[in-house]
Amino acid sequence: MATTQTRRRADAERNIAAILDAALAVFTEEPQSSMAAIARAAGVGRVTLYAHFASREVLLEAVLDRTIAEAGVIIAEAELAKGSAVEALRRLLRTSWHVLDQHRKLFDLAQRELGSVQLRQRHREVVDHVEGLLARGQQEGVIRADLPISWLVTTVYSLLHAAAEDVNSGQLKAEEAADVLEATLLPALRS
Amino acid sequence: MATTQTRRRADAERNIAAILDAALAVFTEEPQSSMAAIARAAGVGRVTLYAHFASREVLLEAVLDRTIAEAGVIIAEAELAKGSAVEALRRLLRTSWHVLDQHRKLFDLAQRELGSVQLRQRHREVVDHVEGLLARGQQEGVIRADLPISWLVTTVYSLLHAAAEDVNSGQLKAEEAADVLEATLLPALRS
DNA sequence: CACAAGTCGAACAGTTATGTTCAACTTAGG
DNA sequence: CCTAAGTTGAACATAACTGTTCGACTTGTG
Repeated sequence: MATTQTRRRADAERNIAAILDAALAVFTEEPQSSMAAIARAAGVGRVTLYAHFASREVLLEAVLDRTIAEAGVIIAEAELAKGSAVEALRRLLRTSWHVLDQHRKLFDLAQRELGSVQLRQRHREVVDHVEGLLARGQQEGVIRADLPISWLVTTVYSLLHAAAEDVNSGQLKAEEAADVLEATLLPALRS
Repeated sequence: MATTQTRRRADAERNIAAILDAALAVFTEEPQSSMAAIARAAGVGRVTLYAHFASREVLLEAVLDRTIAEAGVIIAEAELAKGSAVEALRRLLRTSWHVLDQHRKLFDLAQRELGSVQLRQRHREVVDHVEGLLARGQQEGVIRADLPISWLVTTVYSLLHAAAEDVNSGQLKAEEAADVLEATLLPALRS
């Protein structure tokens, strides 16, 4: 299953990885960057870039999928199903707030260039985990049930992003972020 | 002070207004729209657009200034200095959550095209009002003082935006938004 | 009504991006 | 070491957008 028809040289494999790394970094800090800029950042010729990714759209999709998969691993590490819902939520905030921000910048771009429908389908799985956790909390009676669950998810998501942005702009220290998030979100979500 | 050197015809005045209206709408829903698209939306020739606004940048600045001024009026209407801080906050949420979101979309664009420094200077005044309100609440003892005030401002700002976006995507009904915001923000901000 | 102010489309120049093709070069790997 | 896989820059064809200029036309205003 690993190698399909034509064997890929180790060479090419390395370049593909370099391109994806560069594309993530470049897209994140300057969304409207050109393919030329990405190739340059990857230390690769523009033609090589097109050899592996037929178009800007294909490249963006690849970066998106890879990044979402990484986020999935981090969320899995938080083991949201274990312990009380509040404890699991605390673990989620501690481990994932920084990664989710990088997602969000990429998502802004993907939403513009791929459309919001295609985007939702791709990262739905990740958001579903958070929604599942909150639903469990509601059943345990520790998370408020007077508001739509989709709104609670939005609250968590948007404050995670906001914290990361405040860190970026220097208004909030990175070490404080998790504490601040916990102090803000728990009173907002508890019943 | 009103008319400087050359008198402007009523004709031109009308078109300028139409252009600003169209530019706001078009920029908001499709940030990278072309000058041609804006002219079309304004029902005006492309040349006329350039006659009034020498460049894309000048137009964007004009739209930004006009929109921020409108936001200033709405915030002034909420009379944040009157009543208790919590009451004033409630008024703010009721009256301004939708308008503030349009700002944010425009700000995203302005941040990309004008740079974040120039943007901050222009809308600082508006954000300062909210910060002032929260500071008053802290002095009255009704708003928590264990978190940096800049973070509290961020919390209000980002949840206002999130609510507007959930309404846009159909996940939240517009009539419910103010109630939901109040129910989420007050527990998060109170001491 | 007469003239200046304003509008308009067409056409132009300059820039920047996307993809593609080609022919030469380098490298991995059996 | 030999060859297929991969890389590369240069060059090319489109396309889109930004501003500008021009000459003709329309409309406000005194």
